[in-house]
Amino acid sequence: MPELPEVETVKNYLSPLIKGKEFNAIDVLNDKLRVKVPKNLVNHVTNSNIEKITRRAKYLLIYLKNDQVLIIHLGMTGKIFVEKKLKNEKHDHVIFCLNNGDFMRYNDVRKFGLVTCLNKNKLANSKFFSHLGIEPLSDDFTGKYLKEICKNSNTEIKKFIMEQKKLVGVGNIYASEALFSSKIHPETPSRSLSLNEANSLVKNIKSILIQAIAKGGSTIKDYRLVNGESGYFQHEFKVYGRENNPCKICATPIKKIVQAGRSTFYCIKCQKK
DNA sequence: AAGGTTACCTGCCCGC
DNA sequence: TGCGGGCAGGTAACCT
Repeated sequence: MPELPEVETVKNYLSPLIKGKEFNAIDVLNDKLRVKVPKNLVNHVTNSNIEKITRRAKYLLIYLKNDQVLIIHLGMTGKIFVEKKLKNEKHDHVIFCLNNGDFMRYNDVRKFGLVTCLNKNKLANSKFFSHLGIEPLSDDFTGKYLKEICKNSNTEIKKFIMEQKKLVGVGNIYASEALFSSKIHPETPSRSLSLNEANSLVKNIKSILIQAIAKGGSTIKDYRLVNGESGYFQHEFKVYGRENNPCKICATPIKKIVQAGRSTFYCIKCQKK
C-alpha cells in the first residue's frame, strides 16, 4: 500500500477522526513489528490531547499535548482503521481506544511497519529521522538540488531516488513512473544526469506524487468501504507492472529489470541511457 | 565508503 | 488438489 501519497492520504483520513481527542487505552496484541512496540507506549500516549497529525517521509506522526509523539510506519502492508465498533481481523497488532468510544486499529500482514513513541524533542536525532533527506514536495527540492546531490554518485538513478538519504518519499512504483515521464533510463549513473534531466525528473516526481495524493483519497476510501480490493491506480501506471505490454508512447514492449532487489519497469526506446 | 545482497513476514499466484 | 518457488508498494543490517 504505502508510498508517500498513501501515507499522506491516511493522514488526511485520520486527522478529522482523532484530532482533539485522547487515547484512553491501548491494547498491544502483538509487539513484534519491525521495531518492537515499547512497553511504555501506553503510559506515554494515553490520556493526553491529540494536537496534530503530520507526515515525514513515509512516517505518520501523531503529536500529543504531553510532548510525546506517536510514530507509525505502515511498512508494506500496514493499514489503519478508525471505527465505531471494534472489528477484529487477522493481523491486528495494536488497538487504540479513543475517548469518544471509537477504536483506531493498526493491522499489518507482513509486520514490516512500526508503532512507537518518542518525546518530540528527540525526533530529529532519532534513528527514524536523523538520516532522512528533504521532502520531494518542498520548495527545496529543485533540479539544481537534485543535480548537486547526484554529482558524486555512481549509483543508478532509480536506486538513488529511492534511497531516503537525500530525498524521501519516492517508492518503487513512482520511481519507475517518474523516470519514464522524464525519459531517463533507470540505470543511468546519477553523476551523469544533466541539469535538464534533473529539472525534468524533479518536475515529474512532484506532479506524479501530487496526482496520486489527489486520487489516493478516494481510492483508499473505496478500499476501506468496499472490500480490500488491491492494486488501485493500476490503470494509471504507464510502466509499473506492465512488462511486455506496449509502451503508451511508442508501443515498444515495456521491459522489466531488477535493481537493488526491486523490480524496475521502463521503455527501452523512450528511455535512453 | 559506496554498492550490492539478504533478511524481516505473510499471502497469493503460477507452474508442475 | 497440492506443493514449491517467486514475488509484493519498505527498511536496515550485513557483506564486499
